[in-house]
Amino acid sequence: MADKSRPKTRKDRIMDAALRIFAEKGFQSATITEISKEAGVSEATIYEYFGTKEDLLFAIPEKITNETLEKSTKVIPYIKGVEGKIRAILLFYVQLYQSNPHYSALVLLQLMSNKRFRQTPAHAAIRRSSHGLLDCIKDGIADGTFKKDSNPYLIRSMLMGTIEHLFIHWHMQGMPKRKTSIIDMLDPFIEIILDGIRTKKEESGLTLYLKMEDAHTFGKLLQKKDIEDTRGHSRKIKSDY
Amino acid sequence: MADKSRPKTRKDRIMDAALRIFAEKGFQSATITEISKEAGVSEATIYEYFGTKEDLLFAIPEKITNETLEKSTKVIPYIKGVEGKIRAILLFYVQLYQSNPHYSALVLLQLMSNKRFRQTPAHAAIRRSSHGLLDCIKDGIADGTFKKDSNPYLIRSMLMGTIEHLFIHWHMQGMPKRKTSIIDMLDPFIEIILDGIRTKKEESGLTLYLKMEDAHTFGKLLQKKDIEDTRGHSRKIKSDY
Amino acid sequence: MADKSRPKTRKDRIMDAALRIFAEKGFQSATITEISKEAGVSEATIYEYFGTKEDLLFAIPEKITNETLEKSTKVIPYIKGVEGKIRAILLFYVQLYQSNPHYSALVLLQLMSNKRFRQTPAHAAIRRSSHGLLDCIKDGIADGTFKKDSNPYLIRSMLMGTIEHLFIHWHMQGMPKRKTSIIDMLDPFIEIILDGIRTKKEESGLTLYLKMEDAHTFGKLLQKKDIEDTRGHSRKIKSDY
Amino acid sequence: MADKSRPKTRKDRIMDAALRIFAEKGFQSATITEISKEAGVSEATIYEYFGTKEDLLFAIPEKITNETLEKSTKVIPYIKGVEGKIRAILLFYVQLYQSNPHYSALVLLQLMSNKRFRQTPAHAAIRRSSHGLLDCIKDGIADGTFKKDSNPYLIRSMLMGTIEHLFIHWHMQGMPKRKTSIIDMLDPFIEIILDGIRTKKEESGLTLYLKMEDAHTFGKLLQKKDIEDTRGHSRKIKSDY
DNA sequence: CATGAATGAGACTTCATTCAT
DNA sequence: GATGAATGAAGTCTCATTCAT
Repeated sequence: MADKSRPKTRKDRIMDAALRIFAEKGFQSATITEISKEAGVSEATIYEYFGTKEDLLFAIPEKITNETLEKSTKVIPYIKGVEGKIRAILLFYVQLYQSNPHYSALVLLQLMSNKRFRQTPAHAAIRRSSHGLLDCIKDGIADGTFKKDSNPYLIRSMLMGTIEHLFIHWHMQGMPKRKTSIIDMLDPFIEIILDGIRTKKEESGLTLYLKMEDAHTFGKLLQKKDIEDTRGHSRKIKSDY
Repeated sequence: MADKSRPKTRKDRIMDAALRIFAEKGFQSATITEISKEAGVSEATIYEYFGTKEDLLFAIPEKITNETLEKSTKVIPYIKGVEGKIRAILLFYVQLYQSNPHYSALVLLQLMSNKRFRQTPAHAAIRRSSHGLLDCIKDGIADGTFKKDSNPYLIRSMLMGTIEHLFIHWHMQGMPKRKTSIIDMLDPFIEIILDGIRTKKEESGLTLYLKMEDAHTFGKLLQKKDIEDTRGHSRKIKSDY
Repeated sequence: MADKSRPKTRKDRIMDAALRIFAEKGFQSATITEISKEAGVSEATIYEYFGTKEDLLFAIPEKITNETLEKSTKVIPYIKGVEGKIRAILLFYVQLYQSNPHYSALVLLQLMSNKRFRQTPAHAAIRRSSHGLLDCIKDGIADGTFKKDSNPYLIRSMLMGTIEHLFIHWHMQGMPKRKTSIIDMLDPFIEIILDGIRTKKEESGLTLYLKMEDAHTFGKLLQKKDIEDTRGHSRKIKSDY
Repeated sequence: MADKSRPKTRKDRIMDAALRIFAEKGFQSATITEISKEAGVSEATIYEYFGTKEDLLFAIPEKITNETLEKSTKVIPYIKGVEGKIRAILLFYVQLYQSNPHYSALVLLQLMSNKRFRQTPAHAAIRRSSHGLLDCIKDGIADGTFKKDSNPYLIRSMLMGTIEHLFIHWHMQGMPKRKTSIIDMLDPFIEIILDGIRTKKEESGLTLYLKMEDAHTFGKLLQKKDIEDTRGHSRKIKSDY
């Protein structure tokens, strides 16, 4: 609980400032001058730590992605069942995007369409994570959970595309506070897609959701916000999206 | 009537050049100088027609969107059935995005994350179109085609998000030619989603899909402005996406 | 006699200013800001005409060298005799260097030691001119005017090296006005060197000098300062060099 | 006495690195950072020893010039005859320039055109050395070895200018290995010039050249610093060399 | 002594935009 | 209407130099 964060290093201050400003104004419109003022350092100091404005840009997702993936790889193996894993991975994304809006704005609005970003270690990490999701889907097809004729790449695009779309629009509308946060939409939308590719007959119901004990493990591992239950609850939602 | 392909006007040449260059290099990296060279006019001429670089940017989707929507609004009313309408709308998007890659790159990679674009007539048109899709979904819920507890906003996000995701990735990978084009994924993915929200029991089945011959007709109709019906079909697709 | 030079073009004003400032402060210490002020144009205008600070640097000797060589190639062929030609070429250099001190400072003090300058058209012109001198020397060896065992490359280095040395020191001392200008040293020093490589016995005397009529032609062709006589006259010189 | 090759002092390491880098990239393009890395010290350490980048630049020739002149002043007095002395002095230059290309590049390409260098102790030493050469020439004129009407300043410029020219070009061409090194050109070129100013009649011939054994002695003396030989030296020389 | 860390000052360069012709 | 020419404004980046430790 104690604030173990000693006075932030200059480097961290720079990255924090840069994240905020890049996210708000875009990479090109952001200026090193502004970032340096926000970080309370001189412009030259920024170049001491990051050789280039673009290096600074790419350093931000690299740091965050690494931190996040580390957690993710520790947790996912403990989740039982293909669908649970899929839910867990998507939950990771949503939580990351939601808890760090500057980061999600940066990634979804700036970096997604940056070709050089794709040659970055940060993007490699993202690809790895995305590949993990794909593997879960393939496993589900292989073990008969999902229909044999499902296209796993398409499924993945549906899952990720929906999340990205939701966040992009949330950002573009100025991140309005809503009763129904995006995280609340996660289970309904996953359920729709999985329902569409499950080998029918079996009663979907609760067993398919991330189970109680899994969720518990999940929460502990994350050592963060409690995730008591990730079971689906598609309450009626009146979204002004 | 009049020859519709007379030597392009200066204004059109400018917009064509701008579309290509904005799409390829991004708005900020593109320069008026380069556009003027590509268009074969002087830089000053661009300012004759468009007050600002950003005005030029926004003029492009406005033109294309208007042209497209005009077609769309003529066609959709003739489609029978909620699902057919949904399919038709999405098919419009996919065809537009696929047939004009510069445009889809511009919209999906540049404009999507541009806040000022949202106050633009072009974006208003896009919103209208998007609203049409939402209305179809709501109609489907109201008339019992879809489950009562479906969240229409979420459904729309799934539909649009998937399409956008597929195109964004296609662009970011350099628009590779694939055996399975995105248009081939449309039916499978729509079916998965609709299947997940349909009030079951009723045999949805094949009749609801846009059939081969219908698709053909559809294509012709788009040209012709005469539209009869658009039922679907879902071919098996092995995508290497 | 009328001043045929209309108001100098911007480009010329820039080059004039740049020559003066580069010569005085050196390339690196000179700033575009200063040049632009001196030339009475904006900095951006300089980049309109010259893509780069270095491009501007190299454009200066290119222009001057071309102008000069043009004259030179028109005159030299009319000079009779190997020694006369040698004298004429060297006279060209000395006159150019003396009449345009900024240029000689630039070439001798800045460009001489600039490796990229050697890949420049201007330097190619200089090499051509230098090669012409070498050919004269070789001709002199071939026709028996000079000793068979003379090293023409060494001779050329002696001739050019002396001139360059004289001018470099003149510049480094702040270009003092002297009773004995460098041009006055030309004949004595040429005579010393030629005397050292001539096949002896023959009375050196006047015939070896650039002859009266040659000088006349020379002068007319140059259409410049009268060069009535370039005959050697090694007056006693008390130089404080 | 003391081991003269103990691990180099920091100061020496800095100067060595600086010499190499200044010579290769030029003063302005060289950076303190690069020099500090090459020397294996921190940038701040350089400022401990040298107040300024330019101070460091000027410290290098000062050191080398002092070392060299020390040797030179020990040797020259023992050379017999004006011409021998002249040869010896020039040989000093050529050997120094050739054996330490970084130094010659620095002096000939960087410092020669640096006005502040002229107010430096190092340059004073160079002037002194140059003055010694001038005195030899004047002595030769006074004692009838050279023609009365010779201009000693011009002669000196011819001698030094040729050497400098040869080295400058050698450097600018990337210091190619040649069968005929510059040192091999020394005698021929000196002979040409001296031949041009000698009071004729006397058979010049071989005796005037620095003889084989003299050259040998010369070389040894340079290494040994102990000079026994007291072979007759010529008439009074008014040389502060 | 030695240095890691920081920065002030300024350079080059780019580009959207204007305006007289 | 079309443009060649010019530029104001700003941005990224470099580097010699300083100073507390």
